[in-house]
Amino acid sequence: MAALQKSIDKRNALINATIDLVNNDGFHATPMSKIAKMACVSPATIYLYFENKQDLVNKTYIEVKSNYTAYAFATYDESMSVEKGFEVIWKRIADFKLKESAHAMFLAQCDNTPMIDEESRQEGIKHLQPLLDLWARGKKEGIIKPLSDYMLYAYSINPLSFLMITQNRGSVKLDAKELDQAFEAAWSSIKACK
Amino acid sequence: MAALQKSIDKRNALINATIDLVNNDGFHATPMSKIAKMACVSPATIYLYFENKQDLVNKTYIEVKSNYTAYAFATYDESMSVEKGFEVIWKRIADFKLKESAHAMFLAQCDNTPMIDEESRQEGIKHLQPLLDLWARGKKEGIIKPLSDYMLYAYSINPLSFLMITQNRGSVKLDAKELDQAFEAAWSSIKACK
DNA sequence: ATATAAAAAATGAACGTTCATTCTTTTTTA
DNA sequence: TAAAAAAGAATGAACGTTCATTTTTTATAT
Repeated sequence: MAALQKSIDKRNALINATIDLVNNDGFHATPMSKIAKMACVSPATIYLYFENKQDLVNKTYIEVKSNYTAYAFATYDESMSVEKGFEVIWKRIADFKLKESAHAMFLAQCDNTPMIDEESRQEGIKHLQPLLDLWARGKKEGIIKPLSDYMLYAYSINPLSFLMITQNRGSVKLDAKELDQAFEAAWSSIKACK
Repeated sequence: MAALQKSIDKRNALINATIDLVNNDGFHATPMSKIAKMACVSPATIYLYFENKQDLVNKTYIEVKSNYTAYAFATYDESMSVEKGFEVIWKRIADFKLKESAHAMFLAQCDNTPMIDEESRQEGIKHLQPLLDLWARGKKEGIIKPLSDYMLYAYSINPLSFLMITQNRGSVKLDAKELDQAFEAAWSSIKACK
């Protein structure tokens, strides 16, 4: 196996161990020694890949966030209509939260605690830009209500959190019909026309 | 001053310091010594009021949650119509999140991390029962869509998180008109009749 | 291809610090 | 003056990070 690939594998193992352990125990209750053990490396080896523990968790956040948004926008195209574009993105996000609930849960923890550096937090937000652009277009075309991005996000995307987290951090099952209902609710709460 | 009152004050100081410090630094990055200092007591004194650090944060959670729900249901009465009841509760929750954003932020952190014991988490959920009861009544009367409580919560209450937290944990301003818009969106996404 | 040496990667043990909790003593209350 | 409350110093364990050493890889020469 190429040495480069081996490095990548090791880095990935560290990232995955971090997600797993932080999800279960939280950032500060997850020792570097435990991350190392789960990734099958020595604690010292972590410091060849990351500057320190904070850097490890920042990088993990950026990586998960970037996978998340790549997934969300994979089938979206700027040439689509606003409505179609929103539907495509919304359903991909729903899909991600259902299938990659551990990753979604990790992001939720990062977004609701002081565990991530402000800089990484800001960088994470940038990844949602295509959605904000779509909304800007929708508002200009009069298709989307003239609300702030905060409110649009809160009413159409935030509710998707029920797919993987509720108050008790448990997951929930959902059939295709219910998902469609949820999408209709999301769309009708942000579309302009009554 | 009565000794009892002094005890209560000291306990409250500890609870408030915990909320403040955990909001800023996170649970595990908040040492007992710092909590003690902020509450103007000795570290050892904390152990006269709470069993240990976990107990302190569990009790703080229950206390904040219970203040939150007491506020949410204060003007609600089971004799109200479903629609009126929901409006009253929704607006009180909005009010709480705007005015007591530090408390709301603390609850969000607790609800999205493993920092609270499962037992306390379950107890916290119980406090929302009046809302679940209202929904059950609404569903029976055909006024509320026959969705799971998860989805009803996700589409009507969750979005209120935008009042105090967005992805960057910053707060956001909102005028009365926008709040009414938000309520209409919340209600229309859960009410049964089209 | 093989042997060899230099460089890079990886390791486990060790270090210094921090922290939750306890212990002993002092202060306050009844 | 006895009991309860509070204090600050002490304790021992756990942790992030570094260090000295070993192992693996890469490059070069035969």
